[in-house]
Amino acid sequence: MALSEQEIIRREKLNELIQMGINPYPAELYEINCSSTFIQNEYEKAEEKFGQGKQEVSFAGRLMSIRDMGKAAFGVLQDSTGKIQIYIKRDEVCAGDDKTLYDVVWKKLTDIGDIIGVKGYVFKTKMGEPSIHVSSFHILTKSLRPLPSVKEKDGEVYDAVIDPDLRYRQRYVDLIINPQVKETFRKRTQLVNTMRNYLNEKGYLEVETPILQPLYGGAAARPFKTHHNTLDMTLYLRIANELYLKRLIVGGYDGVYEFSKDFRNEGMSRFHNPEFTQIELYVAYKDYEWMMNLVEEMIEKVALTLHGSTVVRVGENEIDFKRPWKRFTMYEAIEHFTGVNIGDMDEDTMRKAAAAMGVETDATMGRGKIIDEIFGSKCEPHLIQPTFITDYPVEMSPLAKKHRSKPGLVERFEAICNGKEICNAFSELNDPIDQRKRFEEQLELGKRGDEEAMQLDEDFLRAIEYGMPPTAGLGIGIDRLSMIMTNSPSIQDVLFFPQMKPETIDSQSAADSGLTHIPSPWNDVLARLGITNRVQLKEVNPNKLFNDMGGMRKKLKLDVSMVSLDEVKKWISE
RNA sequence: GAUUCCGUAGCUCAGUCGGUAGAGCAUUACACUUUUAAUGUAGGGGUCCUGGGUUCGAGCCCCAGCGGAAUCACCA
Repeated sequence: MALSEQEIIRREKLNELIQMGINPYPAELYEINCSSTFIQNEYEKAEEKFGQGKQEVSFAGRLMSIRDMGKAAFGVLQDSTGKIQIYIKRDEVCAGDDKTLYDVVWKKLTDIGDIIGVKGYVFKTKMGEPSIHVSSFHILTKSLRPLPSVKEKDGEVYDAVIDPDLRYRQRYVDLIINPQVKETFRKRTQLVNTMRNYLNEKGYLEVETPILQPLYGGAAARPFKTHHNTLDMTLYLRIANELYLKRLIVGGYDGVYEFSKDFRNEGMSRFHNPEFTQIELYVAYKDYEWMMNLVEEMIEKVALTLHGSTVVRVGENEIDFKRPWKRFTMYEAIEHFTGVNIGDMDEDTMRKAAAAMGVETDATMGRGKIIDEIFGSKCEPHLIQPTFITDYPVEMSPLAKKHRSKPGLVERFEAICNGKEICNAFSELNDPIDQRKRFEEQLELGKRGDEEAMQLDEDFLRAIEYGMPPTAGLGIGIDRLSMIMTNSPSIQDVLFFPQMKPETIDSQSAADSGLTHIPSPWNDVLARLGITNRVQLKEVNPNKLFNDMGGMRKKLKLDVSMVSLDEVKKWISE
């Protein structure tokens, strides 16, 4: 692979360090007794402890910028908590006559991006900037690639890298140069921890259930398919873990939950990643009314933990998670936003009503799916403040219990926030006869061409035939909730490594291209001429290649003698 | 999957009518012992995403492909 000028220079510096007897990648631990934020935010205490004549501060981080003043220099080191300025003076780092350490190692061989350790004392400059006065420094890791140069003054950032392709594919670079990204992911973890603590305090058990499943179920979605060699059978990556957690309720646990990675083989968008995280919770002897209160309390707690307030700014909107949230039944919501009461309509009438509203339907859709379409396009986008939508039609909820008083409906709710569903919950269906019937209706939808219809899970039916107590169940999309809680416009902003198309490899290495017989540096020269594999080499005119190589040799100022035309012909014929 | 826009130096971006490729930062050299987007001077650095086509001549025009973004569709 052809290196850029700056990469070549850094490799040369690396070799120079080694020749000077300095290990650019030392093995020993480096003691750290202070963080950058401690010095920044609690300067008085830091000076008390690490000031001149006190205990020596020992700090390490990535060098982010250098301001060279001749016989002294300022730099900025970044650790996991933030940034701190360092001040290096030649006569202090090199007390004797030998100034090599400063003049060569620091000034010539240390680059932005290198990770260095410094010892010294804490002080403030004339400008009042908290800093570390360096008495000695060590290179801990030499960086071979130049970082994108980002400058910053008074909180304003210049030349920031905003190319999403680079940010998502090389998240490590994104994290180094865009500090707010670290904060987003801290918040995400805080969100998960808040929920975990909340549920643990209630005495519920965190469990793990299979990701590889012989039958996929618990949601309406297309799965990823894989194969187990020894069993010689098809397995699916889970689309939900609902049916397994309910088996555990049958087994006698009162409350179980799992933060689960689920996989759905569907389109990608700023709200959809093929793998995503959900928490699912099941609590015995409870119903969906009880679960609504739990959701309100838990999410309000998350907002308070992350923001110290129930109000969260998301894009243009201010969203208030303060309890209690607004509640609508599904039919009420549709009537509220469209003026049409569809509650008593049969499938055909409803199909026409949908068409009148401009909602498209097709023959594979049953009544439930049509209602879902209407709600999804006419109501959901308008619900900004957290709102519970309750009492869904039975057709679109094959795992929910029939409503205690309203025929044709189930005891189900979703919480909608910022125009998107953030949770889904119901009083779980525990009537095994009814459950079998619902599965059979799903099979019918499947035959009509609904690719997301559920499969009949005979073992799950067997489990609830033994008897599952009345149970309330809940699923919350962690990624979607994280987007809201961190004000991130895209799901890719709350996933460290979002799914991307494979990166195109711009120049193949000689090893896998069949050009291993061509010596360095000519293999690089050929790559620059656009020849990266044997097929391309065979097609080229040997005389033209010979001339081009000569031109490139001149251009790159290669210090090697030109190979003969016969030699080039030999490469091509080999 | 559809439409629109984008792809130029390590990074952020200009590039006029089709006529030898530009800036800032980064980098290299020199100067500078409390600076902070440090500063001053001088230099180097390019597969203009890829492949075709039109043309005497293409970063620019045309076609195809690849990659990205936005909107829509799909997706509880």
